[in-house]
Amino acid sequence: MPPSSTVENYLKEVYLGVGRLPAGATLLPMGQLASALGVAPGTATTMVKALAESGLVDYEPYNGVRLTAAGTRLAATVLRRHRLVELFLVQVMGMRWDEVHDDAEHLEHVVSDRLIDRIDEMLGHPETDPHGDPIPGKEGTIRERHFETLLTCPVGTRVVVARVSDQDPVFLRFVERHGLKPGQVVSVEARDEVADAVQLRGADDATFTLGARAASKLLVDVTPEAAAAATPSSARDAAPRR
Amino acid sequence: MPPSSTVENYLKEVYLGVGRLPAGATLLPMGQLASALGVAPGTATTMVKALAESGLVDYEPYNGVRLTAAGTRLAATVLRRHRLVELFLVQVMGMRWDEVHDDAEHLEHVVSDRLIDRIDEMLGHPETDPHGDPIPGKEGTIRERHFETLLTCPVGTRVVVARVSDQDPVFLRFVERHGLKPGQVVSVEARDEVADAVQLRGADDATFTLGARAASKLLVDVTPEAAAAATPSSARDAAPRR
DNA sequence: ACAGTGATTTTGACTACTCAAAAATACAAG
DNA sequence: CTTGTATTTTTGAGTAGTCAAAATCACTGT
Repeated sequence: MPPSSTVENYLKEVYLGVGRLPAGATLLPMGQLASALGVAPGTATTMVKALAESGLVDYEPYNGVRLTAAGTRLAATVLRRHRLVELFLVQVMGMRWDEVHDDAEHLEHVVSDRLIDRIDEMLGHPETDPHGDPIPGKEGTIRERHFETLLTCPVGTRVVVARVSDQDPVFLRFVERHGLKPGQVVSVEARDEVADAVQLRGADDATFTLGARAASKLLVDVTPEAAAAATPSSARDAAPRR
Repeated sequence: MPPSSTVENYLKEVYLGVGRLPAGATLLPMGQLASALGVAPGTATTMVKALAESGLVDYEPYNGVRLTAAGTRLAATVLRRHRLVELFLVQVMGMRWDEVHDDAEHLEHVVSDRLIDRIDEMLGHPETDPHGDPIPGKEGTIRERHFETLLTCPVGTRVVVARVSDQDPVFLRFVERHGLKPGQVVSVEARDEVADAVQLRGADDATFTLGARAASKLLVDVTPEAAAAATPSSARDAAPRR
């Protein structure tokens, strides 16, 4: 009895949701889970109780959910399939990075271990997908690095985009137009708390402004090594780092 | 409301089942449908009534099912996805032809039109899959050629294997070992009605015997053009014809 | 013409997942 | 404390698909 697509989606969304929680918190509120999954709140409650019964999540009524070790392992394999598929669709099938999410969303539940291993091998055991999200290892190990965002990183430094945490095609195309794909370099010129905006200078030396919401979706690497390693001059079509 | 995987499977199986019917018959008995799908007979009845309600099949109680025009179109797109995926897994992913069926069985329900078109293009709009089964066109057109089998073709002629109608990996590997993949040439030396067997000579000049059941699964092209076009001498790893 | 056999349909029930709406709970603010 | 609000849980119900077993039908052979 392999886990159903539904179960896989719940676990994946709990994992992702917990990751988005404010520092310190570890329990994902049911409401957030329900809306991430696009189901009614009551539905999530029912399902989560069942998942808790199977030992995949810890559930504290009125407080929220969190994955158990077993649940984390399963969520990781789903994420691994999803992200390998996304990268495969971009690198091998030549699809654009903004159009692969929906396909991956479906394929993640049906690709066999054999096929996913072939894909992994064909891509050279990549570490991140086209959005910079880390690809979990074969045995369910996830190495999440901590990144600043364009909203929190020091002003005046050159940083390397590491990860774009939004799958909306419109946003992704915007990011691409401004040279903000993972691996690309950008300078933070100024930040205006009141205006809720960040002033940036791209690799092409043009400056532009991002609102706080958008800026917070761009995770960046502020270490000097990253800046040094990054495509130095005209970095227009940066690929995710290996 | 796109058709569910279940509906797609029923339609696909009705199409394939009707194709296996003895000459003249056009209605697939419920029992055959049920066992092809691995469900209880009553389940098939219930489902088929619903499909009839949606105008996808014609259902004659106690006689059987047949696809309507709409049902045929849908079955064709499922078959198209299945067969393109199978060929893709062999040609691009380097999987063996005997191990792609199960993956294709799942993938056929989730690959998007965009992705399947990319696959089709990448493969150069192929006409047949690795087993020689025809790949329906984008608009649901299926051009089924009629073939003899090793059980019905004239004795003493060189024929070209066109299609292998069994997905069992064990059988497929057997077929491969004896040089009977689609595109490969074989000579029918003799046929013994009583012993229920066929004597064959492969491209490597070795002779071997096939039982009637196995022989009837190998569809062959008996036209002289086919024999002429086929890989002339050492045809060991024949690919399906384009 | 009719009993027997095998295929088919019907029936009743079950699982997995879902929703809407009512009830319960937590919590912040007075 | 107590009240108001937002969140969560409970309840009752519905859909899609499934099964086992009983009832029904079709057809063969006598």
